[in-house]
Amino acid sequence: MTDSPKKIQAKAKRDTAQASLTLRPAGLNASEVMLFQRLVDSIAERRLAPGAKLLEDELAATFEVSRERVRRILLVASQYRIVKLEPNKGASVARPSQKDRKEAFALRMLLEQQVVRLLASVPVARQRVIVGELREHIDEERAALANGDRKLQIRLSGEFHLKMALQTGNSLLTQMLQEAVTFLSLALAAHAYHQNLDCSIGEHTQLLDAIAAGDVQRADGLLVDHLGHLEDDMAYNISVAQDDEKTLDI
Amino acid sequence: MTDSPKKIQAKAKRDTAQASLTLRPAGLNASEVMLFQRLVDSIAERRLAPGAKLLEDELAATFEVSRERVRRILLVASQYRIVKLEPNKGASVARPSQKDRKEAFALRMLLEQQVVRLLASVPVARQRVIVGELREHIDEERAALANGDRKLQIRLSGEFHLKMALQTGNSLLTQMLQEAVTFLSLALAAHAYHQNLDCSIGEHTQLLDAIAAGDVQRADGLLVDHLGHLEDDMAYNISVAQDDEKTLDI
DNA sequence: GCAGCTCCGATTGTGCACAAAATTATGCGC
DNA sequence: GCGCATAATTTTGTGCACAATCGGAGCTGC
Repeated sequence: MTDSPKKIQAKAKRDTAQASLTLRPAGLNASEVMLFQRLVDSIAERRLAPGAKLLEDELAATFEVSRERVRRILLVASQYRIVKLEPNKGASVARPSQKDRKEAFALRMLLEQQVVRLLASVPVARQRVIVGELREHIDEERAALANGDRKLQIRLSGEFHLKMALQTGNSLLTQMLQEAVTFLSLALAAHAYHQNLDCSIGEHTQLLDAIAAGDVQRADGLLVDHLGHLEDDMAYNISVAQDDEKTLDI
Repeated sequence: MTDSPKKIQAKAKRDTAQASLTLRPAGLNASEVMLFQRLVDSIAERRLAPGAKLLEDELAATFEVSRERVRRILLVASQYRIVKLEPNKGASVARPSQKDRKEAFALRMLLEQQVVRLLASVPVARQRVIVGELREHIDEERAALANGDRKLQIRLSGEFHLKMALQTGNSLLTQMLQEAVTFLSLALAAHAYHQNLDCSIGEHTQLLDAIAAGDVQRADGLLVDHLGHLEDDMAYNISVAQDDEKTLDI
């Protein structure tokens, strides 16, 4: 017995929504996209440390695909600033400089402020739906906290921001934010685990309240604070580590 | 007789600055980057129309490179949304939808507002240098107008915005703007020639004046107007043409 | 006449073999 | 033991041949 068309469609929609929360480069076929995401995950979760050499044969062996496919994926990943590709020297996991980190953070802030502004000024009827869905997400976050599932908590905490962007209906904006967030996860990963996740839930809730009230100013302020906390954590953790590269300030 | 080290360094710096005004994807070697830019130019100048099929063999022949190299370039171009790459169906010049156009425009506006804000709040000493360089650029624009060199005029008019971004010293912001502008040039190209370039010079001057005066509010307003003119021209020209795709307004 | 089927040419996808380059290892003179 | 040239090995780059796939032309039967 097969699923009804309606059921299948619903599943497809769910899959799409799920998929939008991860980087999804064009020009790759389905299986290549999966491999790409595995690579990105490996980097984001620091199984592959910044600066690590990425040998084509090695990756081909572990992923069980041909070297050509690995090369394609590395090329795409280099466009997202996740891996550094040097001619005749091969690929390595990118090591974002302090300047890169700051710039990525500033970009994320800029994009998210726009997201919040857009959501706060959406017609009330539609806004109610949006806010409802986002509150459900926060419920999930709360459940993860209650269950002590820290890993899930971290993922949900990040996805909240992407879900907000999705709700604006602006796919370009969403994708840019996705890129910035992914790049930042590379720049932070090891440190991000220190962030205070409990307070994250509270801040998400407050932010939604401000949006629902149409209070752009307050929402903006809350967002700046919320992301600011992240940046502070980062700055602290970075200063503990050694400085990798000299930053070329213009 | 060879050049002095200082001279060489100066040249290198000039080249870099020049290069930053065009899309410069990572992960490609020097010759591939040149081919990539030729492709982008061909598309931006509408020698290759939106929707045009890009046969690998054909491109390989005209560019006099192997098919493999063409494939790499097409893959990279697809990341920048310039070409559409469909599995087993090959590449074609992207045909941005109305929604794509709007989103790209909104993104460009957001990024440039940030640029202007940053420039307006830079320390005066440094700001004087920046404004000076940008005024020189406007002089070039004026010269092109006087000479009746419309093509140069168009190029300079666009480059003014990228030079502003460069002066912020934020390379990520600059690159994002570069991407947005390139994508928009694909979305507009044929129509952009209609834009009023004389008034462009005046608007650039006013914008600089406001920045030099540190008047963020005024600079922002001028920018919105300036880019708004572009969008209006676009919207008008688009409405004359037939609608290509259905736009999925959420 | 046309719906559907099959076959054929054109085009893209993929693995492989070899070339080029870089990195590491080796040996030699001092 | 050290610096340096050189050989050996590893790793990346590239072209090519063939496989898979697509689109359309032409045929067949109703």
